[in-house]
Amino acid sequence: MRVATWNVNSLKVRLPQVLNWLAINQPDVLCLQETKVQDENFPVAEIIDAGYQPVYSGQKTYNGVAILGKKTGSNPVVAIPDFVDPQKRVLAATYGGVRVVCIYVPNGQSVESEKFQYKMEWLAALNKWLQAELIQYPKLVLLGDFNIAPEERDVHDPELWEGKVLFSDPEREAFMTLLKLGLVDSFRLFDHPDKSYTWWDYRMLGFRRNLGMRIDHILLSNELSNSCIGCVIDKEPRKNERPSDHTPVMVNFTA
DNA sequence: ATGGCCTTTATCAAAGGA
Repeated sequence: MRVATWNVNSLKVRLPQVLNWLAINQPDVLCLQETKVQDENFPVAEIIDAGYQPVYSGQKTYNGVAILGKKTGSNPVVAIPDFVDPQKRVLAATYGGVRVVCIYVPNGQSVESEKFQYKMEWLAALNKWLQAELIQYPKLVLLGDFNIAPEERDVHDPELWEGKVLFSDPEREAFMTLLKLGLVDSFRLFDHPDKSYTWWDYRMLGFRRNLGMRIDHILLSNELSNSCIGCVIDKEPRKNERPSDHTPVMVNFTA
């Protein structure tokens, strides 16, 4: 089973690139973040024509998540239970016994901002929810835009980013706390080139100079990680005209 | 040198992203 994630930074703009990527890579499931499209405007027909069944939870201008599956997902959930949040950042559904949890973690803006407080509270609520979700679904994949670079090797310039949002100690600890639930960072199950990233700033020729960060992740429950046979970052879409600033990550497991 | 770029909207300026 191949499961992928991609922060598309506007599905309206990126739809042709998404359809092209689906045709080439044929994932069983693709999770999208920052769709920025209200549900009534979701491109359902185009996705179905491409051979995928969508579930989506969107809002205007900001945020928005979707899951595209070759088969129909069951038991969809569109929010963290018991966590009041007008922002559409979570979507979960089950595909062939595998619970897929698509997340768009708040950016946080800066460690001093109220948005950072919201980010940390959001991550705590996610953690609490996943404890229960993992009991119910031993085969679980948690993936999306985490807006956290977990280790120094995930940042092009760790000294520059030390203590900054995306790489601050509280955020990295929150990421570690997710792993302690019994989740594994699938990308690190395999060898990869140094300086492998999933996001590059549009400014400063960030992509060309590889000034990036690895902030999009696919975490697997132990039961799935045991059968994981690959995890790759696909940099190709970042070379497109009008690219998203993020690029897809895809995992492959036999369970 | 704290800008740079991209997307969106109550647009032609500002907010948010990361």
